[in-house]
Formats: sequence, C-alpha cells, structure tokens
Amino acid sequence: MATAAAPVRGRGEGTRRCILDEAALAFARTGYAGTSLNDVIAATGLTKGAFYFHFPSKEALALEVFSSKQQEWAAKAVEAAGRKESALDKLIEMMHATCDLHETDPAARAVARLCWELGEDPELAPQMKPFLTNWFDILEDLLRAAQKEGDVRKDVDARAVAEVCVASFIGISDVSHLLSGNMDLRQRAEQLMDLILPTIRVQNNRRAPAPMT
Amino acid sequence: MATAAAPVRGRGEGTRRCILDEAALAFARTGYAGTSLNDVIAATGLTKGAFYFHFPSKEALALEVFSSKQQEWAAKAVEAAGRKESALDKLIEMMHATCDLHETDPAARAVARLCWELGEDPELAPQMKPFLTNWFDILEDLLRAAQKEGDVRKDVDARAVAEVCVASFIGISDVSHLLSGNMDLRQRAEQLMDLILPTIRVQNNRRAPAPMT
DNA sequence: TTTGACAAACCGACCGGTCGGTATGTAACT
DNA sequence: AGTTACATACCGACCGGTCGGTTTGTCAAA
Repeated sequence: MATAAAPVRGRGEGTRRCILDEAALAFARTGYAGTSLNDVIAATGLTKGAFYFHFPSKEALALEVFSSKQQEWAAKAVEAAGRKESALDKLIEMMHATCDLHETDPAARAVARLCWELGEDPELAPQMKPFLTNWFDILEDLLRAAQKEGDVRKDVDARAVAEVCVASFIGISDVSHLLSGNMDLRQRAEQLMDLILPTIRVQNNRRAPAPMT
Repeated sequence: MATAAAPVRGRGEGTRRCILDEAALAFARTGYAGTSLNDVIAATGLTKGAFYFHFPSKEALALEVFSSKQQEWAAKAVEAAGRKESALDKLIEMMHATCDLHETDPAARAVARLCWELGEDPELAPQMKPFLTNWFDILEDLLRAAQKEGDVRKDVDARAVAEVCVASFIGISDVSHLLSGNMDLRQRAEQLMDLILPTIRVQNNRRAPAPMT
C-alpha cells in the first residue's frame, strides 16, 4: 500500500507537501474525525481532484502525516542529541528539542493526536504503537549508556524509567497545550525532570533513595 | 444547563441516565467528533425524538457526560482518601482508586478525551480547564499537609509537584490504554510514583517507606 | 369509579447540509 | 502521444437537528 516514498521526480511534489502540511495542521487542531477533507483541501487552495490524485483516502493521508511528522520529530531529537557528549545530557537535550518543536510548530501535535485516535482502530493500532515503543527504546538505550558512564544508578530499571518519562512528557504536553497553548511546556518539562532525575542520578552528597523493582 | 436538576418525579430519569451512560462509552471510545448521535441513540434502543426530549444538543450531551463522569471520578477519589490517615497516603490511595476506576469503567476515559477535544473550542475551554486545576488544587493541598506532617520535604514546590503528578498520570493513562487497554495502568502508575516519591519524601524515616498496597 | 384534561415521555419520518469518495475532462510537460 | 497534475461536477450515505403525532402516567372533577 502507501504511495509513500514515491521516487517519481514529479513536479507536483510541492503540492503534495502542501497538502501534507495543511493536513497536519488541521489534524493537530481538530483531530482525525473532527477534520474534514474539504477544509484541508480548501486550505491548500486546491480541489478534490487534486487531493485524490496524491492520496487514496483520508486515512492514508492521516497515516502519512503521522509518519512524516514523526520522522521530523525524531530527526530533530537526534540532531539535538548530537550536541551533547554524555548520554544523560543527550536525553535532556532531546527533551528540550522536543519542547522547542512543539512550541514552534503547531502541527507537531498531530502525531500524538493521530496516535491516540487512529490507535483506537484495531487495524491501525499496530502502526501507532511503534511511535511510543521507539521512544521507549531510544530512552532506554540512553539510560543504559548513562549507567555505564556512571551518571545513572546501576539499580534503576532503565526500561521502566524510559517508559515513564515518555508517557509523562506526553501528558505534560497535553496539559500545557490546554492550559497555556504550549507556552509553559518547557517549564513543566523541567519540573518533571527535577522530580525524576534526583532519583535515578548517582549523587555524591545526597542520600540514595530506595531501589526499585 | 437548564433541565439538569430535574425534579425527582420524572420517570424518564432512568432513560436519561441510560443515554448518559451509552454516550460516555461512545465518547470514550471514539471521541466527540467521532461519535455519531445515531450510534448513541441506537445503543440505548431509543429514538431521536426521545433523545432530543432529554438533551438539547450533542454538545450539551457531551458537556453533561463530562461533568457527571468527572464528579463520579472525584467522588471515588475522595472516598479512597478517607481510608488513609496521612496526607501522603491519601494521595497515593487516590491514585490507586483512579487506576481502579479506569480499569473497571471503560467510560471513565471519556472525561479526558472530551476535555482535550472540547477544550480546543475557545468557548468550551473555560469549562474544561477546571478538570485539571481542581486536581492540581487537591494534590497541592495534600502535599502541603504532608509537608506539615513531616512526610514531604519542606523545600519542594507543592504546586509544581501536584501539576507534574496530574499531568504525568494522564500521559501514563493514555499510554497504558493504547498499549495494553489499561491492563498495566497500575504498574505504570507505581513506576511513576517510585520515581517521584523518593525526591520529595523526607528520608530520615528509618522505617521502610512505601506503604503501597 | 369513571372520565377527561394535561403534561411528560417517546416515536419516526423528514430536513438541509456535509461527509468521504468517484468519474470525467483537460492543460501542460515529456 | 502519453503521462502527469490538476479542475469540475457529481454521488449516495450520513450528519445533527426538527417536527407533528402517539403513548403513558397523574390527578382532579364528576
């Protein structure tokens, strides 16, 4: 399926991206069910015929918005990680980059919204779950590396911490969006880290808290 | 609002609740925009005329589902808190009760979904935000009390911790729903607490902390 | 005890509009 | 000439919502 990655050096590739961008914005704002194709099409200034030339269905459009925005997000995170040396710093920098992304690009929210909404469909769920599990894996690897580097306590469950961090950040992002339009996302994210980091970090002066699991 | 507090005599009160229950389930499953009134009505076995006798619009229905489920949730939490003595234990118990609620009642998810979806509407947002801020207030009060009781360190920002806890739990609940249908909600919630509690708890207790059930 | 008036509760056909999707036409580039 | 990249016109299904009418329960007057 999926016309994705069509190598055709079509000249309509710009149009395609335009549709994708407008759709991402619309999905981010009103969700999948709440977004009408007509609105998306009108926003692009095109017509229905043009749309259905590039995408076979609304669902396919959503799926491609989802994966392309997801990639965009991951790319930004990886790039941010490259700016730091230690694994723990990489993790924190990735979180900051994600905050930047969500503050900058209102369409970034489309990923999460589509994930929840399409994930309700048993047939689409398998395609949504990797969005979470990939982040789990990335953070888990980073945490394990940080353990080897001596920044994170050896007795913490890297997988569990990774999953909690990802899930918590998503919740914080939702809350921040509703209450302030993502204005205070960074602050909330740092408050989260302030609560979690002391528990997992090896600290010279502070007492070691109870081990988990 | 209007017909809300109808006099007890109405024999159609059962019907009303039936509609409310089915609607809550539908909204929880497919969201506001994704739920058609026809589906809700069909699920109740009634007809459109009956529905519009009890509710003036789809929006009004959603609003009432939202507030009634929210109250239900809060009631369960307060009741759970009553089972414990210390403020910190109350907080933890409330979280457990919330986990129970979400594992037991698939319609509980309607609160959060409607909150995000209706909160997008600037006119409805003011009615959605209290769902979050009320929880913030409750946890903040509990944390301040726990500080006075000597269970929580005096130098933690009660408000910030309260907000992070609420937001994180919501995220965890979403993740758990997608990945396991809320099967692992308790576990994830406890992993979250295991990460946060050590940071805020006073550590002079020689006793093993963590009296989690 | 019956009856008749009235309202609460419910039915289901129907409305205009919008939905996602399709069929066909056509101008431009290769 | 043939493919690409659109526009135009149109479809049936379904949306939220309305409306005239029917049933059912309540209660007071006869």
